[in-house]
Amino acid sequence: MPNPHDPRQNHLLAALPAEEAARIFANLELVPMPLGYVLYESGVQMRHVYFPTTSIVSLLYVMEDGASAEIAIVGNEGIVGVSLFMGGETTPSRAIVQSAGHAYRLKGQQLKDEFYRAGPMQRLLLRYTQALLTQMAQTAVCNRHHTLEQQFCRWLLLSLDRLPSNDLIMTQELIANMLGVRREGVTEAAGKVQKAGLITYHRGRISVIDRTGLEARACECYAVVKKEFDRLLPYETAS
Amino acid sequence: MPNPHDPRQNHLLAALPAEEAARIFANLELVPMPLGYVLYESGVQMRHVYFPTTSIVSLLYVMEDGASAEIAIVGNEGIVGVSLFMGGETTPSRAIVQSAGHAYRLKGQQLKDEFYRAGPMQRLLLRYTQALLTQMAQTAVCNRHHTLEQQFCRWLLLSLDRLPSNDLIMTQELIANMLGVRREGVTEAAGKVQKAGLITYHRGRISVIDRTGLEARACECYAVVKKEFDRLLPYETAS
DNA sequence: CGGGGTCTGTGCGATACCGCACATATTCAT
DNA sequence: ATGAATATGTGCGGTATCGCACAGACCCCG
Repeated sequence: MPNPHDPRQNHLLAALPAEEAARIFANLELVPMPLGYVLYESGVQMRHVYFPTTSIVSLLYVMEDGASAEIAIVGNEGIVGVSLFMGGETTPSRAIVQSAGHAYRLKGQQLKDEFYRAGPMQRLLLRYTQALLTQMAQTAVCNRHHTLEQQFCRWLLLSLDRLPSNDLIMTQELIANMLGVRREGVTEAAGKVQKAGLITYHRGRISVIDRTGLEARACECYAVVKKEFDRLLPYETAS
Repeated sequence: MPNPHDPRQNHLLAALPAEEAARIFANLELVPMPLGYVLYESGVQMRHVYFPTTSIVSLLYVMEDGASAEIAIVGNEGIVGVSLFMGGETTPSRAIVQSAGHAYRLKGQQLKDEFYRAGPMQRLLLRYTQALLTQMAQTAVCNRHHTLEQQFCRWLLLSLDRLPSNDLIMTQELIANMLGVRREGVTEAAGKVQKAGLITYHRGRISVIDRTGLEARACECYAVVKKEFDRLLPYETAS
C-alpha cells in the first residue's frame, strides 16, 4: 500500500531519479492546503514552492476593480512557484487553493540550489513551465472564442484530471470567480450540462457521470492542453 | 553611428557580456522578416531561434475553424522560440511576422549549447520567459474582461513599444485577426480613438499622436505587462 | 484615365453575457 | 424547532460583439 502522504503522488517529484529524490525528499515538508488558502499574493516574494499531491491550486489574476480570472490550474502534475527558479521571484498573480488537500513544500533557496545543479530536476521544471505556458495561452484563446458552457466543461475536465475522484467540492460562486463570469452564468451552464446527464451537482459538490460526454461538450482547448502536458511530461515514476 | 544592423538592437543580445557576445555573435545570421512570414507552424520542430531587431512577431493560436487569437507579441526585447531551450521543441501556436523588419537568427543547437552553459544567457532567457508568461496571462485576463477599444489600445501600445517609430503598418483586418475579433469591430474602435485625436490612420498605416492618451484609454493590462518587463529585463547594454 | 483590387465605413437583426432583483432550497447553529 | 447563512434558480432589460450585406474610398497598374 502506498503511503497516503507520499511525495511521489506529485508527478514531478515522482520522476526524480534516486539521487535527486534522496536530496530533495529530506527537505520536503507536508502541509495541509485548506480551500481558499492563499499561497502567494500578487507581487509578494515567495518563500516556498509547493508540490501539490491531493490539492489543486489556481493561479488567479485579480483586477483593480476586484474582478478576477483564472490563468492556470496546478495540481499533482506540477509545481506552484515557477517564478522562483525563472528568476523573477514574484508574479502579478495570486495562487489560491481551489480544492482542499495536501502539498509538499520546499524552501525557495533549496529549490534554486537543486535547479542550478542543471540535473534532471532542472529539465523537469523547464518542461513543466512550458506546459504551463501552453495552458495560459489556451486560456487566452478560450476566453476570446468559446462559450461559457464550453469553458465550464474545459475547466471541469482540467480540474478532474488533477484529482483522484470524480467529485469536486466547489460552489458555483467560486467557479464563476475562476472563469471570470457571473455566478448566474455558471448556474445556467451547469444546469444544461446536468440536464444532459453528464454531471450531477448539489450545494457545492459536483460529480462527473459521463467524462466522455464532457469532453465532447468542451472546446478543443481542453484537448490541446491535455495533449501538450502528456507530451511534455509523460508520467513515469523513476524506477 | 550604430550599425543599422547591429545585433545589439535586440535587448537580450545587447545584455550579454563580452565573452558570451563574442561566442554568439559569430554565429548570428541576419534575416529579413517580411510581413506575414511564418517562422514556426504549430507543432512543427523549430530549427532556429529569432532575435528581432526592427521586426515584430506575433505568437498566434489558430483554431480548428480558422479563427485566431494572439497570445503574445515579441519584438526587440525578446526571442522567438523559447520552447527550444525549455525542452519541448515545439508549441501549439504559430509565430508570424506582424511588422516587417529584420531579425538575427541562431541555429537551435547553438542556442541550446549556450543555454546549458548556465551563464548570463541562461539567466536572461529564463527571465524573458517569465515576462512572456506574464504577457500571456494578461492576454487571458484582457480577453475576458475588457472592451475591444481597451484591447485595441493595449495592443497598439505593446506593438509601439517594440518599434522605433510612431507608425505601424497594419490593416484593420490584420489587427482583427490578432485580437480575435471582427474587422468591423476594429474599424469602430479605431474610429473612436481617432476621433479622440490619439491616432490617425489611413489604409494600413496607423500613426500614434498622443501616447499618453492611449495609455489612459487602455486597460490596466498594458501597464501590468510593461512594468513586469521593465522589472525582469531592465534594458542595459553590457558595457 | 479607367478599372479592379484593397481597405474602410455603416446598418441591422441575432446572441451571449451582464447587472440586478428576488424567489427558493438546503444546511447549520442554537 | 427556528432563524440565519449559504447555495441555487429565474426573470428582465441593457450592452458588446457577431455575422452578414453592401457602399464608398483609395491605390495601383495597364
